[in-house]
Amino acid sequence: MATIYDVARQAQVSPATVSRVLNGRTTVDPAMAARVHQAMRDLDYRPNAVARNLRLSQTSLWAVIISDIGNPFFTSMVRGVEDVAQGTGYSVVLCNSDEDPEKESRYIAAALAERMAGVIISTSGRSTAINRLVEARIPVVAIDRQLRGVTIDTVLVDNLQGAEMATTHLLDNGYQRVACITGPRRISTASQRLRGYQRALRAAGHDASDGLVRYADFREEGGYRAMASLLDSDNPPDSVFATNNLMTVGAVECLVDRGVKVPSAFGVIGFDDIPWAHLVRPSLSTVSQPTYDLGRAAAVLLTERIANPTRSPSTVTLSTGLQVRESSTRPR
Amino acid sequence: MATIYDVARQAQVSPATVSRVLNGRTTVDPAMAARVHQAMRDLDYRPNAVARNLRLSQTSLWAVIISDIGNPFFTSMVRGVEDVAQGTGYSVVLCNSDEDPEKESRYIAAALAERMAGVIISTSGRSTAINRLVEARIPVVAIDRQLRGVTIDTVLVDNLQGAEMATTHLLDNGYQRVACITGPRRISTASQRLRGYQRALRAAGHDASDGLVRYADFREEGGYRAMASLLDSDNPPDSVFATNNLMTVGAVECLVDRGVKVPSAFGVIGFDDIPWAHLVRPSLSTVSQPTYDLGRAAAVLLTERIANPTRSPSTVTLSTGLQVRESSTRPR
DNA sequence: GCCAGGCCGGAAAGCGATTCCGGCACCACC
DNA sequence: GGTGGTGCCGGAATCGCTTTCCGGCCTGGC
Repeated sequence: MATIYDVARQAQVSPATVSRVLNGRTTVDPAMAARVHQAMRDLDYRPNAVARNLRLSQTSLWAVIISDIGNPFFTSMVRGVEDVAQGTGYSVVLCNSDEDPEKESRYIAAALAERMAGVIISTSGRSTAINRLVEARIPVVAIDRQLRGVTIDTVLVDNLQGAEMATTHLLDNGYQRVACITGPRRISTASQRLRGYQRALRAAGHDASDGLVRYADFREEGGYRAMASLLDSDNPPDSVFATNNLMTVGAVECLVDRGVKVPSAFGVIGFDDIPWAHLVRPSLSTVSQPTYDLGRAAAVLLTERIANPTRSPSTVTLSTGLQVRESSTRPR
Repeated sequence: MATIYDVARQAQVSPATVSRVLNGRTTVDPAMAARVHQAMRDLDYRPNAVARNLRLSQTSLWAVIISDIGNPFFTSMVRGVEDVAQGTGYSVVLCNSDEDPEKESRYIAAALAERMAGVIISTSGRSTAINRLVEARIPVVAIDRQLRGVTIDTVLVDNLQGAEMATTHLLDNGYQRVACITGPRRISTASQRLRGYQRALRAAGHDASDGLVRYADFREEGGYRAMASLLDSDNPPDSVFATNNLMTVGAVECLVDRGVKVPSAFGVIGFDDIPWAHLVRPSLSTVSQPTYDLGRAAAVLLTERIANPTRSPSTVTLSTGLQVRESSTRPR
């Protein structure tokens, strides 16, 4: 492929001048510039971004590391990131860690090696790997999930309030024994949403012990198994709050398989929407999140940090909404 | 950040030796290698992939250009690609073109500038932009959608057969007037699936004229509008075959809104599954595609082409399956 | 003990772009 | 007419790494 030297020779100017024409930093003689442009067309010249990146020691790539590409929540978020990136001249490298800390740290190593311009991460593990990024002064934004032990820009939703709202909603609809299916303890969203659930129970004068709590894996099968375990317990619940979308789907499948009538015999509400929630029968009540805006907000924070690396880290918290549909409203 | 020279100085060897230790191409004295490794740890050295790429004029990035990141079909495909990439040491840059040829060609320009190792593309436009990649000798694999005018490695499903199967299934279940909602004419999957539909009609001795055909945009809203237009026509159909998952959802929404009973009064079958198809009531019959395997197959073709650039292009066709659920089976 | 062959390490040349700096030409003003 | 200033252009160094080439050392065989 043609280089800047080839273009220079063809246009009978120096490589420096070609570079100047390319980047427009200083003015060059119009006639010369025209010759250069013509030469670039003749040779079908394509600037080599790799060389440029090396020389400038900066790139135009962002890594977005998410934990489950099969979850529409994350794809919608990525879309928000992408749209901002596109607008500011960055490209997005999507990395799917599958909740596997080892995969995640491989991706972080790649981001480091490629000297990526920034990283947006929804981590599944501890912060040790992320510290490497921070130490290397690569701008990082945590999204959806909080990171302990390191203070960086963060975008979250109000998990506590959302979970409280969902639980209270079930109680208000006459359900007495509300269970909770939550995610792995180490993940901040799982523990925050569990705390919101407990707070709502206590506020309503209910027992908030652990008998009706199950820890699962944020996936469909985990939700199914957790629901089964709840139904099989000595004193089963009459409703459930599941702390993410896929586990809600799993729980409903379990209820359908066992012939438990929703919502008349059992109430269900989930955190985060699923696509076509309104086509599912009974349609699913959920705590809805501004997924696209989460991605946008993270991308905006990242651009700001790139522009101003010394600015002190900030946390953006977006609020959730209650989508009441059929699965949580018992006919009186 | 530390460079290979810093490591060399620290370990009291030459940069060449550090490189040799790093890449293991030739043998180095074990004692020396140990010193080098220690120095790398001491300095927290991270190889600069940008410099490496420039020197070797090759990268370890694949661009995957898809037309709708919101469609689970594509995310599942990407997952297949990712898993193969991960295994062979490549990273995946996900690019969402949103069916916009202009966005698509921007992404292609980026892939070219970054000298990416390969491109997997499900194009929304013509082949002109892709020709640039082929001319620059960047390995390209077309996925899901065929490309006219250039012969490159391609991975497809058997669209004709799948569509025929779906249409025949509706006819076999006693539906008389089968409509078809398909995608934009320029996209090969849309036209292939339409042809399969027409072939099935003719084979059963039905009229295959265009009265019951609607062209939409492969999105939910387009499916909704197309369904509305069909219902409002002079001689409305009694069933519909929609050529992708999102349009099927849109069509069902329209039917629900109008109170049309599925499947007793109206049969529905779609091409490609949606997640939780079994939770939707009535559950949706579909032509299922091996989405993950599509991605895998494309990634395998790409690795093969990278290894052997002169090998002649091949086309892999995967077959589809019929998932009969409630929406297409009229109670006799 | 000597010579040949093999292996390892160091110096240096790129990969393709950017940029500093020196030089030249032109203009204006004294 | 000479001097100083301004504005462009070209030469060459540089980013960090890989790789080739070459020289030197060690080992083994006779």
